[in-house]
Amino acid sequence: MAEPHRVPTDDDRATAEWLTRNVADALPADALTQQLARARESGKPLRAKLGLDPTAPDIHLGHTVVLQKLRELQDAGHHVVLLIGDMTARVGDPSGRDTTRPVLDDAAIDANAATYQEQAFKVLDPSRVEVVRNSEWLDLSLSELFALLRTTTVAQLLERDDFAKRFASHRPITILELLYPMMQAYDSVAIKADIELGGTDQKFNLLLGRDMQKAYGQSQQSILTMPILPGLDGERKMSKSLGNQIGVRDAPDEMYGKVLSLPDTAMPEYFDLLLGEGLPADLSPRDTKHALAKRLVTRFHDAGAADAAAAGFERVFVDKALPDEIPSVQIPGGEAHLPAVLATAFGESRSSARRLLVQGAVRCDGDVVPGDPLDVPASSLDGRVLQLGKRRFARINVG
RNA sequence: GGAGGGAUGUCCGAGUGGUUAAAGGAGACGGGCUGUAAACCCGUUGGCUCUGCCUACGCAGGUUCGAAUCCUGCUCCCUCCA
Repeated sequence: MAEPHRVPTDDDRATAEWLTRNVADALPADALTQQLARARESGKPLRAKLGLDPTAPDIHLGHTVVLQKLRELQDAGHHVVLLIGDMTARVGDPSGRDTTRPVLDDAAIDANAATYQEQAFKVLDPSRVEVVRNSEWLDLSLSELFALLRTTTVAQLLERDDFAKRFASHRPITILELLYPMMQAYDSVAIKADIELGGTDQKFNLLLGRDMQKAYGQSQQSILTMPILPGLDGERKMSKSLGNQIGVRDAPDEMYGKVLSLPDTAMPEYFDLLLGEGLPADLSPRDTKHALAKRLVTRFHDAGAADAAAAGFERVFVDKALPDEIPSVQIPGGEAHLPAVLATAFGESRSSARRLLVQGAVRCDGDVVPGDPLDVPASSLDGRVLQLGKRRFARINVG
C-alpha cells in the first residue's frame, strides 16, 4: 500500500542521515526520510523491529551493534519492538551456516529468552520497548499456513546467498530452513513493523518482510542493516559458536582483556560500530585499544569497574604480578599428582596438563614447574598460586 | 521407484589390508619476540593409573595373524533418471 508522499523537512533529512551514517544498507533509498516525515506529521512514532533468536543464553557485542542502532532510533523518539523468536528458535536460522542448527528444547529457549531480554535492556531504553514473542502468532492453522506459503516461490528463496551456495554445492537444505525467512517475514506483518534492523546477513530476510507485508496489504517496512562485527580473531563474524565473542555479561577483567587481544585491524570497525565514531586521531594503536576497552567496560559495567579492570590488566600483563582475585582450588593432602591438580584447577585433561608441564607453561609462585617429577607432596603446593600460561591462575589449598 | 557417488580427528582433507593415534592444511593451545596487536620462529594438539595401556576413521556384525582400508546388513547425505 503506497504511503502518501510527505514533504520532509531539513530536520527529517538530518535525522535520517545521522541514523544511517554507519549502516551497511538503508533500503529503499529515502524511505527512512519519508517515514520520519510521516511520523512527525502524524505524531505516531515509528515501530522498529528487531528479532532475536534465543538460541544461546548470552548477548555479545555483535548483537549490540544493532541494539545500539535501535537505541538511536529510540532517542529520536521512536519505538522498539523486540521480538523474541521463541518459535523460530525451534527451526534454527540457517543464515550464514552451511549446516542445520541443533534444535533447542522449550525450557532452554524460555531461559535464553529471559536473559536475552535482560541483557538487551543494557543498551535499550526500557520505557520505549515492546517485547513480544512470535509463538503468539506463528502457531498457524494449516489454512493460514497455506495462505502464507502461497506468497513466495522456491526460486525467490533460493536467491538467498547461503541457500544458493548450498544448493549449488549439493549440500542439504531442509524445507524447514526455507521456511525460516518466511516466518521471520510474517513476523513483520504480525507486528506491523515500520523499520526492521539486522546484520547484513539478514538483508534477504528483511527484504522478504517487505514482500510479505505487501502481500498482506500492509505498508512496507524499510530496512536498516548493520555491518557484521568481527570477533576476537578480527576476521570472522563474532559468534558464540566460533568462540570468538565478547559477551555483554563477561566480567570486567575478561572484557578488558579480550578487547586488548583484538588485532589492530579491527579497531576502526569496533569504533564505528560500537561507539558510532571514528578512531581517535591522537592515540597510538595501543592506547586506542585501551581507550576502547575502558569505554566498553564502562558501558556494560560501570566506570569504577573499568578503572579496576585497567589497573588489573597493568598488574598482570605489564608488571607480571598476580591478579587481585584468584580462584581457590581444594586438593586432598598427601601425594599430589600434578596433572590431576592442573586438571581440577583449570579444566584441562590430565594428558594435556602433562604436555603443558613439559612445555614450561606452568608456574608455581612465579617459578616454572618442571615436567619431570609428576608427583609432589601436596604440602609443597599449599597456599601457593599455580599459573597456567599467561593468564590462568589458581590458589591451591590442601584440605 | 531405478542407477550411481559419499560418510575419516574441532573443521577441511589424504589414506583402499601391516613402520596409522592416522599425511597435509586451518583453527586452537604453549614457549620466544611484543602492545594479551600484527608479522615471524619453535613446539603441542584423543584419553589414561604413561617407556605402557585404552578408545577412535557413520552404526552393527563378519573375513584375517592383522582392517579406516575387504564382505554383509543398517542409518544418513548427494547426484542423475522417473
